[in-house]
Amino acid sequence: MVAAVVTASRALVAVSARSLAAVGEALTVPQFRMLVVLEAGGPVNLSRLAEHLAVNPSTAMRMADRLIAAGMVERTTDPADRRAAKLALTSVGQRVVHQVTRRRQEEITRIVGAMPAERRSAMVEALQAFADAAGEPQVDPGTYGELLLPGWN
Amino acid sequence: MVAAVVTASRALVAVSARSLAAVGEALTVPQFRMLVVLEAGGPVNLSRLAEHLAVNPSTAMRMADRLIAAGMVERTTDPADRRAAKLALTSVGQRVVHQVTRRRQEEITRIVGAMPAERRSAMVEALQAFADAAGEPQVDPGTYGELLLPGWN
DNA sequence: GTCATAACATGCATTATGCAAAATTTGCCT
DNA sequence: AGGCAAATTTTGCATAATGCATGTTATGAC
Repeated sequence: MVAAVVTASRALVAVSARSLAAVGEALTVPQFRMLVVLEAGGPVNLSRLAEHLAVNPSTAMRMADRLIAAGMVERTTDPADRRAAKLALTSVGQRVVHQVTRRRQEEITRIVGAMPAERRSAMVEALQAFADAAGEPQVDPGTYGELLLPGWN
Repeated sequence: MVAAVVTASRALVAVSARSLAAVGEALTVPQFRMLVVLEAGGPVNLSRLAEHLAVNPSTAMRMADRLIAAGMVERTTDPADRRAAKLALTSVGQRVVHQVTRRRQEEITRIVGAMPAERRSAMVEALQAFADAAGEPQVDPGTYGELLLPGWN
């Protein structure tokens, strides 16, 4: 049982890593996580972004700096509160997220297509039961697609 | 389908992270991976260890240095080939691996116990079908228990 | 108007990671 | 025996992620 879950997990992680490497941009997994959160949540300030990523604000700060230097994120000062910075994706960042997401969906679809069809619905139900038993909140497949623990990315 | 697999993956990753944090020693995930490989494979030289971990030899080198400093790994020179270093777990390292592994097994067992019993065998079969379709080799639950991709740890 | 608080920014430290180059040892070939 | 290529480890240099502690600036309350 444990081995089955661990093996399946490894397969999925490998898919994510490949879909990230397939994009021309040199992106690390934490950087992609930040882009995904920004795409899902729109412009946010640094503190909330750090909370979503479950990292220290200073970590999010410098990750954002690098993504800004790479042209994928932009920072503007919130006029209503000039302490706060608004972080948002640029069009380049949006394109990158869409490319990686599409690539991953394609690969997972290919893998699922190689599975016996009668196993597919059983897998979904079994995995949902497992996640429920673990108390894990469900994710939205199109937006949050990464494992969201720092130190694991 | 994708969401189900991703969510289940996250749950398992969270289990691993908690079981690692529960041990008194301050261990990172890559460090634990190295300990696990050493426990499974016995004394190995640096190059083979780096291959197993899929990291650069220099990375494995310095990780080993830290684990040696922490008293969990020991390095001896291979008498048959004095270029090569033999890396092995100390008794402390073995104890740590066993503690973390046992803790994780306990937590997964608890989660599985909270699942409806009729779902369990279906989950194993479905996950194995998924991993087979992805071409992922099966893992041994008692030894290799981590996701084995660098950059993900 | 001053002061506590919030939010960001920066300094410092550690770990993980890879590439490139150096140093040592082995093994082979002449 | 001598030399040279290859293997193996080690070190130098660089970057990314991470956290804690500290400073800096802006807000809001009194």
